[in-house]
Formats: sequence, C-alpha cells, structure tokens
Amino acid sequence: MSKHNISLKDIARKLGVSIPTVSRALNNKPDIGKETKRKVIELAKALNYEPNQFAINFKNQQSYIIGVIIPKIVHHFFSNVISGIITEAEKSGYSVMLFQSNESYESELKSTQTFKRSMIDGLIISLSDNTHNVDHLKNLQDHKIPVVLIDKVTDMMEASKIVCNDYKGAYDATQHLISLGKRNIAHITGARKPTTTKERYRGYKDALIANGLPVKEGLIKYCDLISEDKGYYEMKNLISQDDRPDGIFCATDPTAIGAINAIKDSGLQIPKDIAVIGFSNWNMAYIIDPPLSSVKQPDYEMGEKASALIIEEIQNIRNEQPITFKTHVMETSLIIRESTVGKKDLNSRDVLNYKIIE
Amino acid sequence: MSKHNISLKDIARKLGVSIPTVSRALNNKPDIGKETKRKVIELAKALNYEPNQFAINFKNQQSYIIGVIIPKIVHHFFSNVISGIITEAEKSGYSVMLFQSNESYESELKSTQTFKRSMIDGLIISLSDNTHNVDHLKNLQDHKIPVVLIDKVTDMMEASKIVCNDYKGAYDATQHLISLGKRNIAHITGARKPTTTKERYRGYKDALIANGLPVKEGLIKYCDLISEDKGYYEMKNLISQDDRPDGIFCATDPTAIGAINAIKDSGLQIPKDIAVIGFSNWNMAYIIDPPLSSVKQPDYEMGEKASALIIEEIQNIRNEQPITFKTHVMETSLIIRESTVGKKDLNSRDVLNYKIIE
DNA sequence: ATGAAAGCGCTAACAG
DNA sequence: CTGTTAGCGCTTTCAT
Repeated sequence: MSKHNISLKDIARKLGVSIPTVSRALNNKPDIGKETKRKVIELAKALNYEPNQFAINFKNQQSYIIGVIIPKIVHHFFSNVISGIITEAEKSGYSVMLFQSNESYESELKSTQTFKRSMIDGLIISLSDNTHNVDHLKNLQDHKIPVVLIDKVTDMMEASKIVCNDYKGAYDATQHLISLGKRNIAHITGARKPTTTKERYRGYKDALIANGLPVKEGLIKYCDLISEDKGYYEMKNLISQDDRPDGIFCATDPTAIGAINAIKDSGLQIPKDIAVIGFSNWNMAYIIDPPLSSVKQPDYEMGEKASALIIEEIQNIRNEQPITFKTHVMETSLIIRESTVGKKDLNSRDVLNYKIIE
Repeated sequence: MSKHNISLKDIARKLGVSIPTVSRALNNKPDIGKETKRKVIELAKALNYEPNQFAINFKNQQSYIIGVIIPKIVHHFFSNVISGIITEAEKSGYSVMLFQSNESYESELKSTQTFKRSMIDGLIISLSDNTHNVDHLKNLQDHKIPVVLIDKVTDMMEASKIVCNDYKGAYDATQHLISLGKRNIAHITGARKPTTTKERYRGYKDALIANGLPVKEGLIKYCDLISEDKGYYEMKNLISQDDRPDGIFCATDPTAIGAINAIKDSGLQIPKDIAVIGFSNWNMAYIIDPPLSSVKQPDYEMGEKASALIIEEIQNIRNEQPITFKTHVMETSLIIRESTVGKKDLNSRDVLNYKIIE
C-alpha cells in the first residue's frame, strides 16, 4: 500500500522538470522534447502513474456518466433495455448509473437528487406510471444536461424520445387473429395511464374496424394491476359471458398467461376455441403450455439507440451545437407460437424456437 | 439557460463577503454570524445556487459511487441482486454504476478500466465464469478501493464475500426427494467451473450418502451450457438408460424445465414416475406445467447485504479503521410445487403461490 | 522546448 | 465572527 497516489508533481520533481512538461509528455501534446518525453513516460510507467480522474472531471466539468432511471430492473423488457444502454455506452467510454423508480414519482424525484452528486452528463429515463410532473427533468435540461425519454414518454416536455410502435404491434397481433378466422376478439388492456396501453388498445380497435368487425365494449377488460391472477379472472369472466370470444389479444404477457390457464381450466381448447396472443414476449412466454404467441419489442435495440442519442446530445451541447429533438419509433415483430396456430403448423420440438413475421 | 452555474464566488461578491464565509453559512458550520448566515442563505436560494459536485468530489477524493460488475443483467437472479444493491445504496446516498461482463474476463477487465474514470468508491463483483486471474481486483484494493465478492466468488484474493448456502440448498432439495420416497435420484449440474456448481453437487452427494443411498456416476450429467435444450437432451438420455431415475435434482431451473418437457414427451408422469426439482426459482418456474419445485436463493437480500458491507468498508477505509474480511453465507429456502408433490397436496389454484419450507 | 502563473470550486487552517 | 492563504491535480495560457 503506497502512502498516496502519485501525481504529475511527483514525476516532475523526480525528473527535475516542471509539472506542465510532464502533463504534455503524457498527453501527446506538441511542444515537447523527444528525449524529455521518453524519460517522463518511462518514469510514469515505472511509478505506475494513474491520472486522478477526480481532477480531470473537475477541470472538464464532465463525468462521462449517463444516468438511467427505469421503473423496475427485475423486468424482462427493462433489463434488456438496460443491457442495450450499457453496451452502447461502453463503446464511447461512458459509464451508466442506474436507478429504479418502482413506479413512484417521489422515488424518481429522489433519484434525480441523489445523482446530482455524481453530475451525470445526461439522463435516459422511462417515466414511472405516476409521474405527472416533469419539472425535475426540465430542470436538468436547464442545466444543460440532456434528457432522452424511452418507452414511457410524455408530451409534457420537449426532448428526444424512443418508443416502439405499440400501435402497429397491437394491430398486427389482432390482424393475425383475424387472419386465422377469429371474428370475436377480446382485449385485456395494461395499466390504464401509460400511452403504451392506449396505443395497444388503439391498434386493436383499428384492426377490427379495418376488417369490418364491430368493436364490442363487452369484450374489452380494463386492467390496472398486471398479473396472471388478473388475466385469469378476466378471462373467466369473458368465458362465462353470453358473447364468448374466440380470440383474445392481451396487452401484456402475464395477463395472457393467466388467460391461458383460465381457458384450460374451463375445458376449452387453445387455439381452436379461443386463440391467445400477448405482448412483450417475456421469457416465460414459450414455457407455458401451449407456448404463447406474442409481440416482441425491440428492447435491447431501444436501449442502444437511447445511448447513442444521449451521447450525441451530450457532445453537441459541449460543442455548443444546436440539438434538435427527434422521436424514434422502433418496430415490433410477431412471434408466432402454438397459442394461436396450434401444433399442426409448428414442428414438434420447435416449441422453444421462433417463427418471426416481418 | 444561465450563462454559467453560479458559485460561492458569485454569492460572495454580491454580498461583499468572502468566499469561506459563504461556504460556512451554507454548510451549517459554527463561527458564522446569524445575520450574515441568513442573508447568504437567502441569496443562495434566490439565485438557485447548487454546489458543484465535481469540485466537492475532487476535494474529498470521493465519488459516492459503488461500481457493480455482474455477468448478465437479463437474468432473474442477478437483476434481483442489483435491485437489492441499488435500494440499499440509495439509503446511504450512494449511487450505483453498473457493468456486465457477459461472462468474459476481457470484458470484466475493460470495465475495471472504464470506471476508473468515475473513480468508484468501492466495487461489488460477481466474477465471470472465465475469470482466473484477479490482479485487476487486487489492484483496486491496493488503491484503497474495497472489493466485495458476491455469489461467484474466488479464493484467489482476500475480500469480504457474500454467498448463498448452495450446499445446503442442494442438500435440502435432494433430501426433499428422498423424503418423498425417491431412491434413484439423478443430478444435472450447472456450468462446471463456478464454485456454486460444485457446492450444489456436493450437497446432492452428501444427502444421498447421509441416507445410505449410493452415488451413481451414471445418474450425474455434466452440463456446461445451461439451457432448456440441454436439460431436455440429458433427461432423455437418463430415461433411456437401464437404470432409470425416479427423481432428479437440476442445478438450474432452465435445465429442470427441459427435463420436465422430456419426461412429459416420454409419456411418463411427474412426479409419480420421476419427480423434478430445480434451483434458483426463476419466474418461469411456476409457469411450467407442472409447476416446478425449486430452491429459492435470497437474491435481493444478498444484494442488500453486499451494499451495506461495501459502504461499511468504504467508510472504514476513509476513517483509517482496520477492515476485517467476512464471508456471509445466506440461506436458501425450498419452494415446493407440483413437480415434486403432485397436485394432491396443493390447493387447485395454488399453482401460482408458494409453500415455503424453513 | 520548457517553465511560470493562473484557475476550475470548494474547504480547512490560521490569523485576526 | 470573518477574512486571508493555501491547496486538492490537472490543463491552459503566456512568457522565455
């Protein structure tokens, strides 16, 4: 254990040169004698010199840290997003600081406070469902810290946004059911507030309309708390109705899994009597029996894109370039499994694999 | 957008006092006039003063950042660990910087470099399976940056370690099968290198021995690549053997799920013909049919503990207190579902719920 | 090609 | 009670 980390000063003293000279030598600056440079570099290596990043960050007022706030880490979609963010950030030498809001506005606010300590260079955030005020984010922007919104976005502020095409994904899922001959298609929504839920609902409705099918309020179940139990319960309700559906599009996979269990428990066949399709393509989607068809979101790619964007904005701000806000819409893909097409169209052990449309 | 963030100097100038005076007023130091203090605070608020953390961190040579390196974020166990780490860290005002090694030693090494930029105060790491040299971690320790190992630990260095009692978890799982009357119990291991795998193997073996059962090499399948497919394949092998097992303990849930599918595809009954128990209690464990019994690791709690420990060590180092390394062994719990006890012992819709032993 | 000086924003030590 | 001085480690002028 050395008494203290060695600094430019130490090297300068031992070599009898000035501190700036050492700095120049070590940073490949011009205006430095070849021989001096060699000696400096040699000694630096011998002493195992490591620049003090606190000093450098202080000087540059820059941390190379990107803050990320998401509602929940233990979550298939978000953990993939994070993975994409980190991988992309590392390529440019940025590090990622992670916070979770647990869908609480207060917690989100507190996080913004906590990481002021670390002076993040930029923030990527997926808003909590309970955030109805974004002053804390505008405040960051005022301090020249760019903000990129991802997935759970808002119109309350101007910023670059990354979303996936929930509308088209839902439309495709519903169209898929219709193409299979289903005519009475139900829908279980996600939490009421997020725009994602509304978009999925809109896609469902428009697909029905485009195919000349009626939109029946009785076949739509609103579902604030997302869980298998809730999906099970609502599906049971739907089954007991006079107007029983022959297909269902669930806005989330957990509710779809509950729906599958409800259908099986009722002695009905999937997909013959009722076909089921979910949204998100959770890792458990292919585990359930029958394997669940679902809409896959480009989670990892959304994270990558967010990272690239925020870094671009950070650098533009630093170079006093104007930044223009863009909204990136990324496309989903249909993952078709037995819960919609049955076993006949899939190879026997294909259960674990994908068949991807578009 | 203000031209520049306002500093103590700005306040001092406007008030005609010195900079340290302003500092004292704002930091509740003694030796400050009541009236001066009031005026300073008032102006600071009016100007929306925010201390420059770069300067503070520089001065203190402290970042309040904990680095975390784990093999994979998109992973039920690790995402829970991370969640625990972050939650606990926030309580003490620390932020968490996250890296994933993707089970690559090089990537792990590169992360250690990258976050030198951010000068983390301490590191929590779960080693990649391919890490056989920990000089990069010892190097951190030499720089007075404490390191806490979690789950994937090593004997190659001295440090505090957090592990779960894989041995006992495996022992309990095997004992559970034996208690159900199973006498010919197979085992599918996890990746060969991690100590966790060896411990689970040891627990399996010792439980057999303690019950006077033979340990048969033919019933043990080594499995470097963990996947459903691999579990399916090995289970098929086991079934086709003359000495067919009547129970199986899988060191990971994915292989257990593959095993379940293999047993079902072979027309055998679970658990009557072959009972199955896994390890980790992944979220898909209760989705599979029949729901999978498994050993639950205290993932979130391990993260919490790691956070608390690293912060303690950081503070001890800062106060020049000696730090003593401890190894914390945290206990697992058995989650019993239908794959071992069948439907009879569980209520019908209990499928989604737990029955926890000890 | 090198050194001297200054400053980033803050705090601690010392002096009145 | 308050101001002066000094320094954290580094980089960027500006002289020489």
